[in-house]
Amino acid sequence: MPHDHAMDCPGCSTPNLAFALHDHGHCAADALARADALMAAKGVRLTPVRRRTLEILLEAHRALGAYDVLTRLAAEGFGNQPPVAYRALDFLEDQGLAHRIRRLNAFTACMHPGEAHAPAFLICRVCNLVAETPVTDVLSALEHAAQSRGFQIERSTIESIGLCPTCQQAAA
Amino acid sequence: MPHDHAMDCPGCSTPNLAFALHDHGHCAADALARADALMAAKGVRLTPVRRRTLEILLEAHRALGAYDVLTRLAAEGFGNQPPVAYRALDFLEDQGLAHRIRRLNAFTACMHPGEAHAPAFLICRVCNLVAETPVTDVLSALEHAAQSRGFQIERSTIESIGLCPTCQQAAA
DNA sequence: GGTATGTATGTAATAGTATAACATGTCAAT
DNA sequence: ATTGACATGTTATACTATTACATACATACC
Repeated sequence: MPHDHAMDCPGCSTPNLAFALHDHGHCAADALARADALMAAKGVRLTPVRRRTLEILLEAHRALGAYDVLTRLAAEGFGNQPPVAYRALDFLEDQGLAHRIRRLNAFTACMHPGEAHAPAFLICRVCNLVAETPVTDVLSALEHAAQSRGFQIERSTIESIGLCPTCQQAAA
Repeated sequence: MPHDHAMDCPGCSTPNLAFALHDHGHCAADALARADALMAAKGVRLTPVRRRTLEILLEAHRALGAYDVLTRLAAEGFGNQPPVAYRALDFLEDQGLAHRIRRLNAFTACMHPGEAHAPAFLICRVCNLVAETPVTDVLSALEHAAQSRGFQIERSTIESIGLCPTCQQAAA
């Protein structure tokens, strides 16, 4: 069943389709399978809580707060204290399987796991939907600016707030 | 008295000198005078709390949490409840006199007030010092990426974590 | 001067986000 | 089986931020 969501789906035949209607029922399953493979290759353990946390993010179609995730985990028999969610989310972020959206104090599944990528997030201030977009050139420009000051970048956060296409039309 | 700090000083003869030693005793005074002028020109009121808040940020030489600012304000007879600090800080941010560093949940005085600028922040993960660096080209690349997806950017947050020159040497 | 209006400040109460510290359990290698 | 490393569970608490409401101040107008 097609529906509106804010992220393109890894493995979908129509990538980069953020802010558009399309069917992605199989995306979550694909992404999980990919995550399994990636973690196995790294020799890192995608345990039940971690895997389920990723699945929750994939199913959400939007950024979720740590406590949202925690509620779902607790309902399924996992621990119900904050560290349970934060640890799983931190793990996923470290492994490049999820991203933290600082502006929203929220987390979202990574749409390009495994690829070396520098994610930027486009956040609609009206509907709160989040799109991950690749920005390699942005990163290289940033890298250049940092080097000229002798700063060594390890990781960057790029988040833009504004209006998604749908909400632009609604506003017009 | 020269000392180490993480921000270049508006009005200084040696701009862009983040992560370097230099004298900037007069910078805060200059910045305040500039803020007065800018706000007067806009017909906006830089009230005592707001002005003092800016001054506190300017004097700090580093990013301060809202509660750090609040403590200082309260010690000087201003209100001692969170909204006092948050309101002043939000005002300063709206007016382009200060920036919020989301990664640190902290605020810092803007080093280029009045100029149309797109700030990026370089945050040292060891000493926590923050440098504001201009990145116009980064912004245009980001703008381009957003446009291709029909997203209309209103404001962007760009923060990089890594090592400042001093801490790179210490690590080596 | 007095008064109306918008804006700014003060305060109380509470909501939301995140971490430290420690105990228990699980897995794999020896 | 024992060890050691890693993962999870739980308690408690720290930190960050907002809502709601009352009061005070400034400006413009009469």
